[in-house]
Amino acid sequence: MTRTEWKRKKKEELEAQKKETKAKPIQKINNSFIENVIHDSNVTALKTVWYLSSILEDFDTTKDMVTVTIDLRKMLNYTNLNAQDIRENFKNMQKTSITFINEEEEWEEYITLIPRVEFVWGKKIIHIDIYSKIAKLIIDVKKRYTLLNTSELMKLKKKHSLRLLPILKMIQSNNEETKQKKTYVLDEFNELFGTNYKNLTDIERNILLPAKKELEHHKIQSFKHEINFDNLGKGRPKAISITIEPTVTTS
DNA sequence: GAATCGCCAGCATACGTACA
DNA sequence: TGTACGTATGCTGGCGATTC
Repeated sequence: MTRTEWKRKKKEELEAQKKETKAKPIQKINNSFIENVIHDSNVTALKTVWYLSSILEDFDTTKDMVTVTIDLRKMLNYTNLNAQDIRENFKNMQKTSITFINEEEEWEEYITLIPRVEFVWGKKIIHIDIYSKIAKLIIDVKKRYTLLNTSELMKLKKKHSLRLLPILKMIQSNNEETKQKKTYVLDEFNELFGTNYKNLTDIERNILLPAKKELEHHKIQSFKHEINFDNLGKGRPKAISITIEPTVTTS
């Protein structure tokens, strides 16, 4: 293959890649931090992000990058996690990058979630460098659920409870009484919780009921839910959605 | 090792349709 | 009109994987 042929081939590959990229739901990647970076993560990852959101409030937005010092003892106390899990999680976040894409100006950039992590031996301190862009996204995680007390989250052990609580708070924050309940179809539930259940009964059995039990046990939040059926009176009714309505904790 | 999670296969249920 | 069968869907037990 000649140099010219090679260049032409590369150009074609680049064009094909560009087309393929445009067909994908790019907006989803850069618009919703929590849905993507921690979508399939475990309880440790979720709690780490929530903790970061609580200490990043006053960072200097004029700088491209900020250094955050974490008091490990405070973090351990706040999150109920252990040091080894926190260490592993920061190492994983250090390997993770997210993509920012501007389709109008036709550019994209890849930013590492945490470019540098420094564990200071003996002092129980962790220094992390973090780009302002990323820091803003993490803070946005908290801003999206303004009524949420993040310390409540730390009591929870089930990841589905951790994801459901912010959703309940978000529904509850609607001023209009009629909007204080929300209906989700199967696909939306699977999207929210990162699962692939085939029917809504599984969602109820494996997600809603266990999460409800845990949230009520800690007296954090309660909710009512109702399965909505279609085709009543014509064949076996099909469960099409579940309506969730947050309520005041009673237990 | 126990608990939890995610999923699947087989069974149960509810209704429609064909046929005697 | 009653019965058998077909279809669509939910329910349940259980198993393997993962997490604690």
